[in-house]
Amino acid sequence: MQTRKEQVRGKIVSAARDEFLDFGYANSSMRNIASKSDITVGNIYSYFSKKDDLFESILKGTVEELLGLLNMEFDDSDEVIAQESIKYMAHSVADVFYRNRTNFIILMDKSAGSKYENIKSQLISRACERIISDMENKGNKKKVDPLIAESLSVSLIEGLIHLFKHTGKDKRKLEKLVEEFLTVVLKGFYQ
Amino acid sequence: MQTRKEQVRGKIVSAARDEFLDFGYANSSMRNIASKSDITVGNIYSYFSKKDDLFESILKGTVEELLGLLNMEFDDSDEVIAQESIKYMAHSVADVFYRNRTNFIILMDKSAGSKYENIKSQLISRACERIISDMENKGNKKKVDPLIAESLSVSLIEGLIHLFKHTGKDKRKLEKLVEEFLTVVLKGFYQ
Amino acid sequence: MQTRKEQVRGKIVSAARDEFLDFGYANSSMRNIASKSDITVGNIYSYFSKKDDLFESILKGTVEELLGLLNMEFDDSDEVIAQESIKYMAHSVADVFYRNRTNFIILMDKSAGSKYENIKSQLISRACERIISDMENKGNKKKVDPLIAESLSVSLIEGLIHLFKHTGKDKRKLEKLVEEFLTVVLKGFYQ
Amino acid sequence: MQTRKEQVRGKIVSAARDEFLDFGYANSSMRNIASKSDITVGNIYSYFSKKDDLFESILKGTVEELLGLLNMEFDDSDEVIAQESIKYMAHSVADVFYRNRTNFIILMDKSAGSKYENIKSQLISRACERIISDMENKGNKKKVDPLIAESLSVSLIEGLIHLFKHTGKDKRKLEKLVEEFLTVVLKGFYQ
DNA sequence: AATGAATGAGCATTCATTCAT
DNA sequence: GATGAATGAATGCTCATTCAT
Repeated sequence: MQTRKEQVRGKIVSAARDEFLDFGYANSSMRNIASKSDITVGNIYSYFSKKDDLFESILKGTVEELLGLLNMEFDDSDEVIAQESIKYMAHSVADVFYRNRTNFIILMDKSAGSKYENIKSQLISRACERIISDMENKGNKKKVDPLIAESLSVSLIEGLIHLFKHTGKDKRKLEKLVEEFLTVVLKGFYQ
Repeated sequence: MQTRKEQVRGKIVSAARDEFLDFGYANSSMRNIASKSDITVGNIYSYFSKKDDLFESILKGTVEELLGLLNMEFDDSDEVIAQESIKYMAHSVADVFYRNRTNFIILMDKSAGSKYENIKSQLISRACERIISDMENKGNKKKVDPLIAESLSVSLIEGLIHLFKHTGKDKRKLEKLVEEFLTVVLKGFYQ
Repeated sequence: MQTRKEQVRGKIVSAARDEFLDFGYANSSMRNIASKSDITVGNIYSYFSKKDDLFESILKGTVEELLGLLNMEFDDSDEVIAQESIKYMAHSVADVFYRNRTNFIILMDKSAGSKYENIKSQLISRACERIISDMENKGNKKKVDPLIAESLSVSLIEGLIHLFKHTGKDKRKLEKLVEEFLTVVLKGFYQ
Repeated sequence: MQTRKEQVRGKIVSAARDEFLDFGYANSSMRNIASKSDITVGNIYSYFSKKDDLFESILKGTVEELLGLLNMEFDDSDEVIAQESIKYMAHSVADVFYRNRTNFIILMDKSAGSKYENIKSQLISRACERIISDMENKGNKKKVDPLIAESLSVSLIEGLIHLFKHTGKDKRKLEKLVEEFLTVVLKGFYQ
């Protein structure tokens, strides 16, 4: 059974999510969220102490999952088929995404001005580290230019995000597309 | 010879470019632009009718070049080595970028809230069309999923933008890096 | 035996006293008082009808004692050694203070914005009346300027308050210091 | 000739002074100041960057004069008739007051919450130092209890402030009253 | 053309008080 | 009696835009 409090909280969160998704954190307005949710401005503040806190409350779980991913240990054993680790990472991200659709999009594209505005760069940095170490393990003679590695990471992550944003709720399909996307992209990286 | 009017306009434009680059369109302030350029707020409005108009005036040229690129006819003759056309497009974009460094970055990453906030998507759409038609010309039996094609375009464009943003003014180096980046990325696409 | 009601009332009053002492009437917040006392905001309002009423309830006793002092008849008989009456008054104030430490300080220095914000002036006025009548009884030829008399009262009262505020709970010491302070101050007045 | 700007600034300052005097810094409202002065809120902010800045702008001069007084070197030569130095200090304060009537009152009694809220204590501390050193120079056998010295300083300063607050614009009269007040008060201190 | 004061709506946040539960 | 969510007005402050000079 849902208490009244949970209902109201839910209405606020849902209106806020819409607002953040539409305008981004910085340009979202508490007044707007209030009127979208039919909750008075003052009352929102009895659920969330600041705009910042509202944002954080909505995204905290998703952020934690993502940070978990970033800190995950990968197995660099010499037998590894290089691209596997990135593939694995991408699938993990896909999984986080699948369970946090809107939140994920807000985090990636609408968090400017908030405390989470650097999450995407962190994701990209992590992907970059993997790409560099994988390429070196692969026994590449010449070092990869770090800027190239970075750009490839951006490619990878931004491509995935786009894929996520435009896939429906069909998990099978999402997985198939991610696989397909990665096959194409990683072929270039590691061949 | 430069008229007074042109001088003033130039100072405004240059200050505004800095401001837009630093804070993005939405969070840039006319007051700031005024004080950076030593032109009074009121006077800025006798050169540009709105913040939006100032933004447009600065970026119009670059936008036109980019839209030109987008509308360019490519030669789809059957002999073409497929990826050449995208490679060519990327080089064209690199060229626009090289001659419009700051404007390009503003357009791609700092235009949220302005009338040009969709330029990047247009670029991506166009790249997507090319990818699809190239792949089909290549005689691929099975159709490419359009969403995959889109994501690949995003990859391509975002990766390139990152590369642009972090390269200095050395044109040779820029060209070399773009080549290298494209080689890696397109290998996967067309192999 | 203390009823539940009295217990709750007591907790509110005690928390409120702290809050008023720390921030003054105007800047004290009912929310703060509620959380300090572990009584809900709403419930405070079922004991006290308004912030003002809470303030009044806490300070009423002290105020009455003080007003009692103010209305006290002094014996102006011609034999009186003039300064004795003020000395007596000061000791009475000291006594009220000793039994109402915190309340007294709140009344004197933290009541701005409340209905009691004028208590200090009343105290001062009363001291002033005494000073004037004492001086006249003393057979001074020339009348004392009323403004001088007022300022001397302010001196007297403010000095005492400062003394009170910075003396601990040692009654002996308090009395000694009040005596000492009065000796110095009244010497000038009546010599 | 007074420019328009000066006029408006004057209107703001004058309304603000009234507001600060009536409600104190913390409880004064920019909206109130705006409507009292018939200047829109936004426009006030084109003259003064913050409430704090408005307050400071109004009081700066007076504060500087007072701080000057506080840092003044006094001549402690052995021939000095002890009380002269305090007398001198009081006259200096009276002079500052005479030229800064309302500002002085605001500083002393209405500055809670502002950056100047400690000015009165500084004045009192300074007076206290003088009293202690004067009394010691006087060859008093037993040390003065510092709390007594402090309370006497409070007496002195608060009494003076009251005198100032209630004297009109007649400088002669003010001087005469200050003299008279000091004679009475200091007689006790130094006799 | 140039100035920058003026406007008015908007922003996040706080608070005494009320009231349905 | 007790709860704490709900209200609505208030707070300091910002900003694109206008307009008298």
